[in-house]
Amino acid sequence: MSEVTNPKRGRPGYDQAAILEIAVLAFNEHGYDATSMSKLASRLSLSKAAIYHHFSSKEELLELALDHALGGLENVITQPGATTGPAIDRVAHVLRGAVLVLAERLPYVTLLLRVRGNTEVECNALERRRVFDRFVATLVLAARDEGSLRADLDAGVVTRLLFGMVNSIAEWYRPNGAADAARLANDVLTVALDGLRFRD
Amino acid sequence: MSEVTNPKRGRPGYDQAAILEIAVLAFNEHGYDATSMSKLASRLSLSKAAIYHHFSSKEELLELALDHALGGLENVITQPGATTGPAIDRVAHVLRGAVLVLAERLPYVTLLLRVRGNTEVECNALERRRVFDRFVATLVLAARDEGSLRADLDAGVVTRLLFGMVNSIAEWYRPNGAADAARLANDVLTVALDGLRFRD
DNA sequence: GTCTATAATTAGATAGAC
DNA sequence: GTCTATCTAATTATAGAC
Repeated sequence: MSEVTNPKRGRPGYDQAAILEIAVLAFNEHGYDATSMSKLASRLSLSKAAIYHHFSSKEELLELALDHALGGLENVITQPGATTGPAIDRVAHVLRGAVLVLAERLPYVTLLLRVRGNTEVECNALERRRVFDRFVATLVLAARDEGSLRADLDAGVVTRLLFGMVNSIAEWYRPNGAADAARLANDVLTVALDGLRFRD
Repeated sequence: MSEVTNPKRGRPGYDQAAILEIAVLAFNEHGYDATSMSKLASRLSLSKAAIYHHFSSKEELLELALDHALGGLENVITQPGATTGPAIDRVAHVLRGAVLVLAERLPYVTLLLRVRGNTEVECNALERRRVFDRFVATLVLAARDEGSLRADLDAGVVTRLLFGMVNSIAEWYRPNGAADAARLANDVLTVALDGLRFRD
């Protein structure tokens, strides 16, 4: 991926993606605002000026990182599984897809989930997240109307609790292969749809 | 509560709690690091120096806020409902209590949930959170052993998903009376224990 | 592609008057 | 309890050499 782990015949420098990867890890560890360009440069064993050769500003690092996370999520809701078939299956597809994207692009999605809307870049990212959220809210309503989901709870609350459960995975999940993420996605669907109570 | 909303015969100033309340709101809106003492002073219509009369440092504001959130949560797990009776009831008690504390001390708990462990103050808060988390994890295991909760899922994953659902409430809930919070707590327990699937 | 040096601004915090 | 003025250190970002 990066020229550091896969160097092209001794060329020493970082490319954009390699710097971004390390920057995102640092942002998640200490917070975006608490991670100064100096600290980032130390972590890369580079000077600050070298980073500015690859990115025009600190905020551009954030923008590209958020775009990578959002691209993954938006991809989930444009797949056929999210737009065709019974609503309950579409809900399951999107929940599963969100967990898998979260696991695959963990640091990027983690960063996205912590954005508060301080700047224009952050506001744009939040708006793209809201489009995703609204899509899922609509699916939940449809699954309720078709009789697949219980109707005695507020659909908005239900949707938010579902997202809360999925998004919170970013706080503790550490990747361990694709099979691991697939099992986690199944567990989420089991808890969400069937609950934790023992049934014989 | 504060001398601003309930002034003592025209004394104009803020007291510690009144400043803290507004500071916590600002920290949640823009992030702790992104909220400078200058911005905070503007928001209070005070000078920076006036804030330093009430608090010795920016971090002391954070420390007192986190302590208020943690005190509420720790209170939940020392109540009789959390330590006596069937494990499934104790799990329900703690989940319900966590939701109610979150609703009642919303800005303080919101701030707590965003702490990453950058400083000693943050690390201490995280450690107190972990004590709470471990208590709940133990309860979930006990409820499983007594046959109340399903045993086909990893108990650690289940506990984290439960917390994820509860904690995510801070991202969207806006208080509307105690009855509102009690209903929300019931909804959380319904989803967590019985799931969303329609059952006739 | 990376460096050193530095500009311009802002941060947290303090001194001392009222 | 609050103010103005100020300190020092750290911040983002740029200039120009190699």
